[in-house]
Amino acid sequence: MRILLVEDEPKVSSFIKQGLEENKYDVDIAYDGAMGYELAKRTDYDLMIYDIIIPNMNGLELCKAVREIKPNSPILLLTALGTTDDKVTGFDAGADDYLVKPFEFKELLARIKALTKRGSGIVETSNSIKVGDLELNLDRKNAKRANKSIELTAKEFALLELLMRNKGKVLSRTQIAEKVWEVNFDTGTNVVDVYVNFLRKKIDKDHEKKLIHTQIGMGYIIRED
Amino acid sequence: MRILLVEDEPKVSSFIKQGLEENKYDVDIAYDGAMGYELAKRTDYDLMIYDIIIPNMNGLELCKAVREIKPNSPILLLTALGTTDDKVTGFDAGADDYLVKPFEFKELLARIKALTKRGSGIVETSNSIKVGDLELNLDRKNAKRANKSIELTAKEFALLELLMRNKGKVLSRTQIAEKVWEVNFDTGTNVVDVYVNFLRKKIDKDHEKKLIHTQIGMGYIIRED
DNA sequence: ATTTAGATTTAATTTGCGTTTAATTGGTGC
DNA sequence: GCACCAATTAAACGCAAATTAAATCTAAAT
Repeated sequence: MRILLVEDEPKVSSFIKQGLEENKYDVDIAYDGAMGYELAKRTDYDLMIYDIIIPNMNGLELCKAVREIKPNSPILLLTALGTTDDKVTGFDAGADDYLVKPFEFKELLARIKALTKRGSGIVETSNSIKVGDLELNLDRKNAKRANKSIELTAKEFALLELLMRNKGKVLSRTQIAEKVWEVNFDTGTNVVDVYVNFLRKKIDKDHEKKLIHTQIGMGYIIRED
Repeated sequence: MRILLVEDEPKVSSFIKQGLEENKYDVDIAYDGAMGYELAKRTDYDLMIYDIIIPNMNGLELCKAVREIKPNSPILLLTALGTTDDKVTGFDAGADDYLVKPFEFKELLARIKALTKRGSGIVETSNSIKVGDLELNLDRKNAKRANKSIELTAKEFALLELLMRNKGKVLSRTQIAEKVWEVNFDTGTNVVDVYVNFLRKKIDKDHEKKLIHTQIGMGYIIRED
């Protein structure tokens, strides 16, 4: 878990860096806004912490600038400016959280945890798609449910990928057949049904909450609930 | 953008509700933890705000419980308990943000925006048709009335879709039969009547305001009022 | 080339739900 | 009361989907 800290006062920055490292975070420090921007551009940080009052581009400008190029990395503003208007300005600049100095370190830690758990947990990370506790690994071409890995054949994978990329949408047999089997589906085949059945055996069978649902007369859908 | 507010003091809750509604949020209120849990289970809120000190399961327990079933909905704790330890406890319970009373409303608004921008950027805009408080989800192929979801069969869906796409227009049985059943409707069948009845049972039965109306001698129409 | 295991497809059977028909009840205007 | 039209109910039917097994295809190993 990699964090960028932009803070010009050495005392403060080394204090925070040390505290974070004790909690297993990797910390990079920038001493002004320009340097912060360079580092943010180069690396995908899991979280960034900006002081507002720093040399060469203040924290708010930095925040706006980084938002342009990294719209998804959480940013926490950490500053002595504590009025409500200051906070609102900070959030308007694109920050995800705002903490006023002085603060207790454990509050910073708690907020960092809250900010980072989300970012990683969302639908699609670089190479996998998630639906509920089901995760499809696009690199390894396999799946995981409840942390147990599931091997898939080529067709099973293609079908599951299609369903998951369209989670929450009903797909007709025709749509599925065209994408996965590349056929014009005049044929009275039932491959789709059979493969949905294969997937259900591997994915839903051992679980209370089913993910694959059939919409009779319409098609199939994958969704949690 | 739909928000759940769990707060037992009527003064506070109505104040917040009003403020949020002025900013175009839809707000549901629960007056204790148990009710909050029920609502959270039923609906996918874009954000939930819990007071901690509430009857029947406090905000922290509620937070943990809801996290189990809705791992992705942002939760903001809003409370008078302002020590750092209180905050840490709140975050540990799974909250995404923690705001101490008294607060200025614009700070609450700013934090709400920060919490929801993330989720909403990715959530695919499901295309739907609305008539009054009835919403037809064209992706999931189901409907929602007063935020309660309604499952439909293929023919029911096709019929409702036709009616809703032509809201405010009377459609004759012949027109309906041709579009939904693709028949030349010489036959003395009454399928249309029967299916309109099915729809009424699912959609209008539990509601004071009926949406489906009969124009005797002409056909059916869907409209609010 | 042959074998073999696994993947894919076809085919057949069963099941239950969705659809349709048909008959009855209810309501309104003449 | 009668005629007409709509609402409602229940029962019969038909079909869609689930499931299983068997047949066919594919690709890797020898």
